[in-house]
Amino acid sequence: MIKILVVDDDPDIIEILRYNLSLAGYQVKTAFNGKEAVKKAKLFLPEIILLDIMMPEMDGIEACTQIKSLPSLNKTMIIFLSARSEDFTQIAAFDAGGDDYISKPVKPKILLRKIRSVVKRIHSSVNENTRIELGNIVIDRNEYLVKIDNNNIKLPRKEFELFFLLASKPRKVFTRDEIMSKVWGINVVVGDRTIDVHIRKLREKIGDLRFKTVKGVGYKFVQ
Amino acid sequence: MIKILVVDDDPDIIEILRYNLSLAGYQVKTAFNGKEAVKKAKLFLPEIILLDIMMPEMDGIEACTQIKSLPSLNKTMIIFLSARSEDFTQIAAFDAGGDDYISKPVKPKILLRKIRSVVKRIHSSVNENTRIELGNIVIDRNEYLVKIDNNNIKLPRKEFELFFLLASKPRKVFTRDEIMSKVWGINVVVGDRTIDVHIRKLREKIGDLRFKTVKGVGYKFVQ
DNA sequence: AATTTAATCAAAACCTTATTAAAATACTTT
DNA sequence: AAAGTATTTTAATAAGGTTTTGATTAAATT
Repeated sequence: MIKILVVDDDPDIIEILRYNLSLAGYQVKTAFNGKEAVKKAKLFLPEIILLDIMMPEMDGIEACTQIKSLPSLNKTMIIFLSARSEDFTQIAAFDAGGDDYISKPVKPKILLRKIRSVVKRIHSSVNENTRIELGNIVIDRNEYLVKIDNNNIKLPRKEFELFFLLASKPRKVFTRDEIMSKVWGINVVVGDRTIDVHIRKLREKIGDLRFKTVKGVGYKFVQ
Repeated sequence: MIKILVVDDDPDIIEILRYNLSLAGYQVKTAFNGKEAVKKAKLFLPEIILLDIMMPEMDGIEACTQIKSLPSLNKTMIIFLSARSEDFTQIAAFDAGGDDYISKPVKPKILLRKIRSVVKRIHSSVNENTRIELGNIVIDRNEYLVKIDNNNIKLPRKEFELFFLLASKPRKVFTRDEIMSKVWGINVVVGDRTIDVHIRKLREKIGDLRFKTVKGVGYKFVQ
């Protein structure tokens, strides 16, 4: 469950945000100023912090700077909230190491969309690579295309991700659990056959011999 | 070496700024009021001007307006300095064409961070293409016009921006999130179908085959 | 041989995008 | 300011592809 720390000096705003986020299935804690935010963040270790900019005691920019400097929290994504949508504010926010920005009044729709996109960024940051080259095979995440001997092969998303994963470490065996959590995500429940079927599709499209089954363990890609 | 013109009527502040900037490797000149600033800027052609707002002779806002109107300096980035962080000051500064804002007292750390981020912006805007040529297609941002085989095609703004984005990296898949934040902006709420509709318009006007859908991922432009 | 695990297949469920037309906005011109 | 025009967004439905499931068969392991 994803943890979000909501920081604002206005209790009404806190409540609105808490309500919407809880409803959407996030675990929410709150703080009323920057000082408290830093303190609670250290304990709560949230994945995401929604941080108002103008607050008493310590403003959001300063809080952000402090939080980002803590090793335990430097991967936390910070989304600033501000009443002003002036460029200056945004610039300051990003300078301080903020990851995103929402202007007030916060609309629930945009809030949830931002959260989702930030969550996506958290998860995808593991796989920074965009291109894998193995002999006559090129897997290009940029173009979302597999090229074999200069023939383009279009793969649907899940197949592509699975292939990309396996090909990222040729000859390494990936367990089903590993595949499941990396391609489907941590809290996704799908039946056992799903992986098999996807492997079969890849075998059809890329080549039967290239995907080895290691019975009882998982799958691997060989060149 | 990056040239910075520092403008303030207070010699102490000038000295502090000059010291820190020189130490950080920037080439610094100074001026004591707006009038002098404009004159020196013309000769010195700095990449960045740090401009105090309240000064005798000519204030910073007026100086900024004049500087920005000069062709030789309109790419110069202007960072305002002000004791007041009130709204109207910032807004006035922004209206005058200021690019960033620092409130006094200036902390060296913040100053240098801002300078770095402005430098980054300068570099990224230098190679910010204003014209894309791809075979028989020319997309000209100055004229806001697309030319295909020398036939002019006028696109409405959003369509143009979308096309420009996709064409900026042919064959690259742009996710809906990417498209949304780059064409519509970071804080805009529009439904998901909006992108589809714009893509459809482009397909009608530019060519059906040129815009590929990558289901579950995004869109790409191919030649 | 029994048991466990994987392969296969097609149907069903699920999702994403395409396509409209209408509504809402923004812009121009009168 | 009003009317007319162009642009942008929405909403609803259609179309199409993708993903998952469940039953069955095949293969490997014990």
